[in-house]
Amino acid sequence: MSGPEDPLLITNVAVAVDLAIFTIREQRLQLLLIRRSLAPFRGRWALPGGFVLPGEDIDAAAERELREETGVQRDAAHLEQLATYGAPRRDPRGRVVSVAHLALVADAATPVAGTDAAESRWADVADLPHLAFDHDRIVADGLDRARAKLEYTTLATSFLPTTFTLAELRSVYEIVWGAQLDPANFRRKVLASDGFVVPAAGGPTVHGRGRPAARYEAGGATVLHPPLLRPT
Amino acid sequence: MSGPEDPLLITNVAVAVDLAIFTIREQRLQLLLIRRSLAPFRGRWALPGGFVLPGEDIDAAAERELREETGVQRDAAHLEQLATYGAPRRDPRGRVVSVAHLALVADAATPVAGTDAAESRWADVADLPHLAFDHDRIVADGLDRARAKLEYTTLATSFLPTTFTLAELRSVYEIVWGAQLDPANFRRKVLASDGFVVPAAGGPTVHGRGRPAARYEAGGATVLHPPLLRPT
DNA sequence: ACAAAAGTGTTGCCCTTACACCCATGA
DNA sequence: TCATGGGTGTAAGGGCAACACTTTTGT
Repeated sequence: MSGPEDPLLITNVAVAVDLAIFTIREQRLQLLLIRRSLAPFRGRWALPGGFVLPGEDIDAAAERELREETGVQRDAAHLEQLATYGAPRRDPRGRVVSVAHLALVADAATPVAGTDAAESRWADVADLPHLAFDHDRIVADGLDRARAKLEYTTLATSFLPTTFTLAELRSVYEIVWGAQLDPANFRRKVLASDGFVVPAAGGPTVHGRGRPAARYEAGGATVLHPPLLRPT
Repeated sequence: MSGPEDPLLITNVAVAVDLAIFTIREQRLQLLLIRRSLAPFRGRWALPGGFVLPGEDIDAAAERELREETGVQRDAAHLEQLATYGAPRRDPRGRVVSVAHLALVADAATPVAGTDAAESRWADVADLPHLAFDHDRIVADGLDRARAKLEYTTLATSFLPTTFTLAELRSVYEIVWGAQLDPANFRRKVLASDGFVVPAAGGPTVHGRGRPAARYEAGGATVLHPPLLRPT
């Protein structure tokens, strides 16, 4: 940036990170919420988050919060910056700029302990309460981003454990998009997408009823050319 | 955000906006640079930007900076948040978090006055100097975003005046992507994309040598389903 | 008349879609 | 052996790339 002299006297701002952490549980897309135990919006549901510590990188703060709230390591989940929200009166305490992040985690990440939050829970995105601050907007933006990125990235695998079947992968798309996909065509598309999935080393099968499915794990790729497929 | 008590005592941070402003001039993709007249990185080229004023919304600050540097109004250009950069030591003066924005403007926006910047110029993106702070990274991210968005949005029109020919529109893609496109197929794709362009009301033609081209203006759409076309 | 750019037609190929069909397992 | 889901085959249709062709202007 360029700018006038002595910036540090001009603004007194707190920088926070907020996390929209999505997972798929019980065949539904869910979002991690915490119930605020402190002053503004006390008792209301909100996104997990916290202030960036002095000397701490923003990305590191997001990673730390993710770990604190879900116990998940960075490499076991997807974490990316979403957008920054800085309307002057978005926080009644004063000027707080929030760098919102989008996280996708596997179901296993479930547990949550209450540190600064009184309580926390996974909530269906289809049935969310009205959240504190501008968190409704952040969630909406995060959802848009997640849905859009499924189209042209391998992000869907972030919702699954390290090995998975193609049916499980397909179910991620179906749940996030709310649309049915043809199993045969889905399989072909995914297998034809270079680097999307590779056969899992270990056991080739596992299972319930019907023919056992082969297990796969994420390939190296993150972006798909051309895009995989579209919802409808 | 949630978090500990009395956040405003915890961090003392300045929030800035930096702008990666792209245009197409002289058949090349160019970026607006300013030469720093003040302390850190004095004399070095950098992105235009400045601090967010107390009580000012971040988006408003970006809009103000864009106007100050190019004279362009918001509705005559594209302006969107890019990402936020907040590494602890990215600014030697202290903790400065920068919310970078991406702007695309038409050639007409050229002029620039030197207010807090000693000097400013349009530089070819293919031949940029090493910039101050982490601005090299911001420019790279902005370029990636711009190139990617041409594929599935109507953003290309932001580089052009209110009315334009399909050849001019095609040339935007060719310059930004560095690839040639078939004029016949390009025309069909664009005209088939609902809401991308509409015939311009006024004069149907204008021009140099060869058959005069019809003029169009931007339709209402911003996102294209399916994506327009890909580079190669 | 010729060059040059705008704009239209056409053809062959590939990818997708839809759905029929076979395979492997649990009960 | 039947039900259930995994996995393969295939034929029809649509979209797209490539390129030939026609139109309209300036010189």
